[in-house]
Amino acid sequence: MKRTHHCGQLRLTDEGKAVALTGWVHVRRDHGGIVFIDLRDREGLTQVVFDPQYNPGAAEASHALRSEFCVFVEGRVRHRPAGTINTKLPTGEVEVIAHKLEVLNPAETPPFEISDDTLTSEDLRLQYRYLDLRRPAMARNLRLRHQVTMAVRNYFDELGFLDVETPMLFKSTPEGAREYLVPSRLYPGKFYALPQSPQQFKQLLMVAGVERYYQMARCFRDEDLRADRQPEFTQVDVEMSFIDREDIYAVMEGLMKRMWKTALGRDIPTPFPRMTFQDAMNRFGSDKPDTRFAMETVDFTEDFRASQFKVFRGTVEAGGVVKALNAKGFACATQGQIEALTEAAKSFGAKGLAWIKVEGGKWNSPIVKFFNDAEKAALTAKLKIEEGDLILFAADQWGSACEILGRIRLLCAQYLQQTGKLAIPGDRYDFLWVVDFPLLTFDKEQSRWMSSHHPFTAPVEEDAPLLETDTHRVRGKHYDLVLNGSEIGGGSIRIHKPDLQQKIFDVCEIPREIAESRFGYFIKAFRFGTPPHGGIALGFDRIMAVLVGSPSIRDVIAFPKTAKASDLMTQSPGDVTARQLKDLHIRVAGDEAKPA
RNA sequence: GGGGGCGUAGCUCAGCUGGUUAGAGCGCCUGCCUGUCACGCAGGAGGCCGCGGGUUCGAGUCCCGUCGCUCCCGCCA
Repeated sequence: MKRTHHCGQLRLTDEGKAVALTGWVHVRRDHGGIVFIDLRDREGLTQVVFDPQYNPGAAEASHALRSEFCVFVEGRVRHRPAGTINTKLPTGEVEVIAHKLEVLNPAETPPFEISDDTLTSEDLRLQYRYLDLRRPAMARNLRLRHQVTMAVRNYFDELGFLDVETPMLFKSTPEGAREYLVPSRLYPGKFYALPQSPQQFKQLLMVAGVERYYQMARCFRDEDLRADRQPEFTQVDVEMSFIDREDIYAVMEGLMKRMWKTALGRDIPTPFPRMTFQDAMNRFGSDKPDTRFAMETVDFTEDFRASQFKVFRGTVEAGGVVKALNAKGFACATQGQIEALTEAAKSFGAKGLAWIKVEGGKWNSPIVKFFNDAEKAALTAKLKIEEGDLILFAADQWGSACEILGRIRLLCAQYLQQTGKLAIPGDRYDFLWVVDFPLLTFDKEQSRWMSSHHPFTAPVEEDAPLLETDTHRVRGKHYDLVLNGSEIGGGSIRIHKPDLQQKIFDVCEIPREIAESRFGYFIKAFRFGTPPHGGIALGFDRIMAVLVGSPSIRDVIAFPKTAKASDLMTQSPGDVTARQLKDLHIRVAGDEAKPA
């Protein structure tokens, strides 16, 4: 048995050829005498005809075919009779008239249709993932992911990067995300951790003189999941020596260009725009702004400093800010939508949500009676208020006010899209570098400074002297790559001198002995001629989800897990035997008597 | 850890303020059918209404709990 062609391959120019095809029965159209089969493999569909006049044996056997039977067919390519050409299929001008049929394996009736048209529930798809992946859309996603992976590898290879594999069995670094732990058999009570990223190894590769490293790196985080977060995921991990931020931007912009060209045939413009963290928060209320639409947030702190409206005045007196945005054309918001926005604002930490509907030439609002003419004039001017607009406010400390209004902005955009008042083209890609993040943020719970990104991020040179005096003003050489309002990558120029590193630990009040036990080997390495270096990691699954136009990264991962981190197909996580636990020196709490 | 949505035939879903024998489309099975491609026609099978408890004369429907899927908040250095 040897197939000669794929099912998406045959054309009119192949007419007369003897061919052999393998594949799955996509649909069967049995006319009693003549039988048509759409034969499917990963490359496409071909119509196979079983005609009793041409070959009675094969025709007889074909009546037994059912959906998803795996079959082998031999026959001859012929052009379809006039009037029976199917213009919807690339192979629609031809058909294969069969003289031999072999059923390689019959199939039970599948639990759901193998089709892109009917959407089956997620749990059933995951339980029978091998069938789900037969659906043309999913097969296409797998293939596109492969093609983009190849583009990434070729790109980095051309630029002289080395693909270096780093260990999966690593050491626990409890500073960051919760880790998956792996118990050690040889060292009772000790554990490895699966890497949440190869961060330290890639920096050590720079110490090792690799100079340019990349890896399609598997990473693991034991945190709660989202549509764009899986417990294990893939990063395009990059690190370079003797560079500064501009080099990273250029290399990554070239990479994105290559990925988009490969996947979509699109030429995306570079360089990408850049925005400071301050600007992003002030204008969009987010450190990953969606710049595909405007609706920017505007500061009104000074305008309401002496306002009659106590909520605003009080916030300003307490050192907070008043911000507002104009949801253009959303005065039509229903009571329910206003309530939903208010609830959302509250869930993000607001005490309430003030609003003004501009309808019939009037400002319809529970709070407008507190506003004087100057305040109204300021609002009108700065927000360009017109008939039909909806104005929304947030008053809080700067960070909170920005974030609350930023979320409200996104929700309004969603509503406006539903009502057709805002249109975002599906093929629009707004890339953006967000830069100048604060190096450290003050953690109220622990009452100490913590790294915004990670503790190896270098400060901007001119800010470094302020580390001890004006800590909050120190900017880090950190950068995030944002696409359409979602973070698809982030990285930084690293600290490469032990004394500066120690200073950061000191400012963060990390005791020397803890720093030593956790990062000692790492800091030590920096005493042996460490080159200046920096890097970035891209969320490859997220990028692929954007490229295939899917809202969830599950659609670009062959075997993903559920929102509760289980695998419905293999039923994992699962039990282990008492013997396994014993070998690993593990006893499960409250479960000692449980038989294996 | 918290909040929202969903769970009814193999699949997708309908089932009103509780009220006879729980429906539809697709799929499946049987028969007929030689140019279909959403093939057609006729007939048929198929239900622990997620699970457990409660309220009630009576529960798919109301209440409590629980499990699963999903979206979001927290979390993700």
